[in-house]
Amino acid sequence: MATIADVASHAGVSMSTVSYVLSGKRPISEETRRRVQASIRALGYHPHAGARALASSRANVIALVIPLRTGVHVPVVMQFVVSVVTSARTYDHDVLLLTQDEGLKGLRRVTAGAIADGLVVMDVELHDARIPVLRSLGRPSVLIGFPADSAGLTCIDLDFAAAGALCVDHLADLGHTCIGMVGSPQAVYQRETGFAQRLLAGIGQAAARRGVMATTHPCEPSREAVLATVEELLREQPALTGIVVHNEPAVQPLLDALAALGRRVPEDVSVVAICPDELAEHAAPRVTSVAIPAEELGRRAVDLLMAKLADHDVPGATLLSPRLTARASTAER
Amino acid sequence: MATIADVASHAGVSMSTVSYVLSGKRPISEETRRRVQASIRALGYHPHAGARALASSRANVIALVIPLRTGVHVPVVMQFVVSVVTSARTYDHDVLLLTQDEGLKGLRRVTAGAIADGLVVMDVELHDARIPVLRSLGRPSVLIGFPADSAGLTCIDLDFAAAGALCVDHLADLGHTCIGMVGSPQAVYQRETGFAQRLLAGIGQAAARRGVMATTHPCEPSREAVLATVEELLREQPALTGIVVHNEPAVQPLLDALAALGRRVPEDVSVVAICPDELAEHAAPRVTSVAIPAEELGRRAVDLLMAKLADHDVPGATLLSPRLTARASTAER
DNA sequence: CAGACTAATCGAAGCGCTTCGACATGGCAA
DNA sequence: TTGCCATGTCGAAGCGCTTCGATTAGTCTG
Repeated sequence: MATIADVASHAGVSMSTVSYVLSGKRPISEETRRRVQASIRALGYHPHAGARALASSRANVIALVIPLRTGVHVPVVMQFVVSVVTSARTYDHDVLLLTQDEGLKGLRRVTAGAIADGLVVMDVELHDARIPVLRSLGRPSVLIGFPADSAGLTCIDLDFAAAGALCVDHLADLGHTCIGMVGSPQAVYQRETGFAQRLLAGIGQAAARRGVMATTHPCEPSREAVLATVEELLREQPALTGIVVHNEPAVQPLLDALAALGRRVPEDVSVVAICPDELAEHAAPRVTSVAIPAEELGRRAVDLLMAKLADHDVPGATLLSPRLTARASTAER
Repeated sequence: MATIADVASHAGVSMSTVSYVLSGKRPISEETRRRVQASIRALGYHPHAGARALASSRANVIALVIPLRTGVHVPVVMQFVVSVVTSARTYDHDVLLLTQDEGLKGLRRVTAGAIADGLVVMDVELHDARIPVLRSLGRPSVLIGFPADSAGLTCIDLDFAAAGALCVDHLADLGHTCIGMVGSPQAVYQRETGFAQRLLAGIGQAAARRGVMATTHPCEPSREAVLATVEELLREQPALTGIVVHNEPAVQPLLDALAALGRRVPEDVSVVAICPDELAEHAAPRVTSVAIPAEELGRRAVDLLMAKLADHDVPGATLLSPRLTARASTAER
């Protein structure tokens, strides 16, 4: 393996000159720069990450903490991961993966050991045990999701309250006055996941504002559970003509259940989902949806983290505006 | 941040003694060990990963290359990822994520820069451009999947030929003599993915051996495509009573399509899937399946890599035996 | 009881890089 | 001419750790 000393002597300059060519932190004449770069290529030189980290106290690595829990839709997590990795590479950083079950230990290890320069944490709960640790870590972090108290933290998420309102408004605009909500599994609400609760709040407020009747049920993702939930919704609200669903694996089962109960979509019942566009596109019929912008969330989270690493000021809270795409599952009443 | 020197002076020993307590590479008296460990705890000491990597030429990091392509089922990838991360942690290693679109550059960077000690590469194709690079990298790697020429490499995968045979044997044992196969999307075969082809070969050979008629169709994962494929299978082989499906997102659509065509499962048609157990359990009806042992593959891949890093000899090829779980979708003819 | 080990510990070199201060040169203002 | 500043480069210190050889004390062996 070639070292920076090899490159330096090959190019006939000092080690520090090579270093400055690489980092751009001091002016280097055009001619020297070219000679050094030629030597780098000739020797196939790659800086030793450990040595660099030791000397500069920057590892050029960020850690990403991914969730592994019921009710978290795997493809969405994967979209986040890919988006974070891709964005980090544009900043010349790599991504270390931490699973949630390593817990606080993982955060401390990666941070105290200078393995990673900063953290992106997914699936934050309202009263997340990691929050105090993150505050005390002395390393920048960005949360995807909002805890109850986000003071001093940098958080980003889809504006789920607005997303809920958007769904209700869409249905209300189409003349629906009695709607139901098929929610996430009970466990999601029980662990006080902020986004699920904010979605409910957004739906509730918009319903009140628009004079729409709205009832809510959590729902497991199995076909039987979905069928049971739909039957219960219809029993409670026989006049129901609209459904909002926030439960990715339940979307198709929900459509199937309605068909099985003899309700046509969208003629008898309109359905709006909060889910990735891809899922909405592949459902039958194609479902009107508010997208989960996983790619953008991941990218912007990395942007925020990099800004913090560069010692720039960043907003404490970033909420992305929801976007509704009308498809074949909603129609006028 | 406390350093090893701080720990040493706190415990009243030399730095090297602390180092040997940590690594266990030289005998340390029980009493000294305890004193050192107490100091480590008292100071909250974590070794600096960069310094350690520099001094020992071991980063304690492995890189995992994940695929991002059509026809690769995302939840399975995620299972791999989690399994690799979890297993790596049991060896005190972290996992760096590389996406496939970073390509050969990523492999070189991570390797030459000593960012990672070894590689786990997923979704290997028969004529994978990464193979020669991996051979020349000078770092150990483990492939999940087999290229055409695996000489000098360490590969692990489910024995897909045996899996295909197992499906056919199961159906043949139940008296089925005419079966169809709903395959992966065309793109998977076009890029010469070894496992998909070996599955077909296994099915073909077992069918010949058992005197079963078998026809095969690639299939896109959309509901319409699945329906069209099933109709075509039934048109070509009106006597068809068994279907093997190797296409995770097509499993439920396939069952739905059969129902729509008035074929009861399993009374009229038996269905065997090659898919994760979880998916098979959640289908309606629950589907007899050969599991993709993602968790085990990931774990064993890490075991192999760690053995190579420790300079142990490892087998060049590891094939996991398939396991079929009979559920509600198969019955005697 | 000499000689040969083993166990336990220390000291110091060095891994490959970044960065700070110093130095040399050349232009430009005063 | 003198003094300054900007530009471009070098030398060396040191980041925090591992590891090798050396040292001391105690234990066997014949």
